[in-house]
Amino acid sequence: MKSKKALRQDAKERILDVSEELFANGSFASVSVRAVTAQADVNLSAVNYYFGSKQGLFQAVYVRRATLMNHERLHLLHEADEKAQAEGRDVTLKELISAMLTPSIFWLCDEEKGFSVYIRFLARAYLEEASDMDNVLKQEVDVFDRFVPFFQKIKPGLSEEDIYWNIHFMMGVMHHTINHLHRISLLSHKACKIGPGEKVRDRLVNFCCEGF
Amino acid sequence: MKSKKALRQDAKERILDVSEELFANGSFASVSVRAVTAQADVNLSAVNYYFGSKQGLFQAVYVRRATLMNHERLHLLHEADEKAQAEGRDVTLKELISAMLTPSIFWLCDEEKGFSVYIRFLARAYLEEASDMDNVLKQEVDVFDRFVPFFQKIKPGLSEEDIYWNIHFMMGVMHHTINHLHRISLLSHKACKIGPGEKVRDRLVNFCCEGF
DNA sequence: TAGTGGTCTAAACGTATGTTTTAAACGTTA
DNA sequence: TAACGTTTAAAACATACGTTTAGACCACTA
Repeated sequence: MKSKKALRQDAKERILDVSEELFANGSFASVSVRAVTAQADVNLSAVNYYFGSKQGLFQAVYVRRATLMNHERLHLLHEADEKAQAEGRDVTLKELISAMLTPSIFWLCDEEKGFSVYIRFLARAYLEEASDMDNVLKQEVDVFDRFVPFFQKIKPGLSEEDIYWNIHFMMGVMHHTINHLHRISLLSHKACKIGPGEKVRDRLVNFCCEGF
Repeated sequence: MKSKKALRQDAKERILDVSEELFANGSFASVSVRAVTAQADVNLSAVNYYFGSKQGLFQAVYVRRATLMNHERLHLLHEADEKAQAEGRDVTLKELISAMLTPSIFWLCDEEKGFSVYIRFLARAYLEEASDMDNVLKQEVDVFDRFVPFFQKIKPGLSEEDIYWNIHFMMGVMHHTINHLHRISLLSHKACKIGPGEKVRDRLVNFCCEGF
């Protein structure tokens, strides 16, 4: 019985894992429920049973990790803030940007498979009007709002508008990097290797720091 | 007969216009041939008649403007180079980046509708494995290769790898900006207006210049 | 004028889709 | 054991899809 229950739980998680991966590689419409259920080795109707609909599944995939990621961002921000206060200085720009980007980039290059797939899923989900992504963005907006005062303190020359534009640009660099990481080797005629997450993160953070 | 022929031409162009717009707003799979033909006010089989298949239509939408855009980039590069030589100086970083980004950004914010739609189409097309986009990228790669020597001359401290990474990042900022331009007002609680193309372009170019 | 080739239309085809339905299997509780 | 709610399974449903087909239309030529 325990094993059976474990299997059931597994089934639901397995559906989420599989569809996360499929939705990361293809658009919402191009991924069929049948492909998901077949690859997850569950019955066709399992998706409707657990998630109500294909849409429900899509949103469940999002919800499973979104909050976690935004919490991680705020946690890193808090950490940097405390450290800075202890040392009697302001938070640096690099610390701020790093706090915003690190969760995504690390998850992306992380060996732990699920997270990296989720990041790709997320970048694609932004393009799917089907997924009611305005609500999704709302959560992110709240997180970014917490960052804005710090940016303003460090960069008093910038208006609020400037800061939002820069945040917007940063997100752009990140999402593109995530979605097209494999393209860098094609673009550079294989001169660029992808390498470990820290390296990519550092490049990205540097680029954004200077851009800001 | 002339009027008929003109109408036919119109039909084909109309299909391209409509599908460009629909593909810009939704994924390949989510846009149906029926939606295209209905909106273009042509018969259902017109797509297969003119373009062979839905895929053929997609690629035709791409081809119609891609070459033009890359030519425009090279033209701007050439122009900047000549001007710099005439003044006995090197091409500036801003000129280089501006040459890479201006066609897209201007088209994006251009009043002339078709081009701006195409840019959104393009950004989305990068995500469609269905569209054989590696060949698409190849053309862009060739163009970027022409830029690399200029970057190296201005920034001798950077390795070839660094430059390719920076180009990659730049493309990221641009594509994201294009695809999610409307989000900036949501992100900033309506503090940011989108404004004219030049403004957006200047912000973008500045961000990229510093990032480089 | 009869015929010819290119263009366009209406209808149909076969298939793949998301979802619903029906019932069987299972674990839990009384 | 018997009854019950939950989960799995198979089948069917209705629809939407991309594509094909057969023929109508029409300007033009012989």
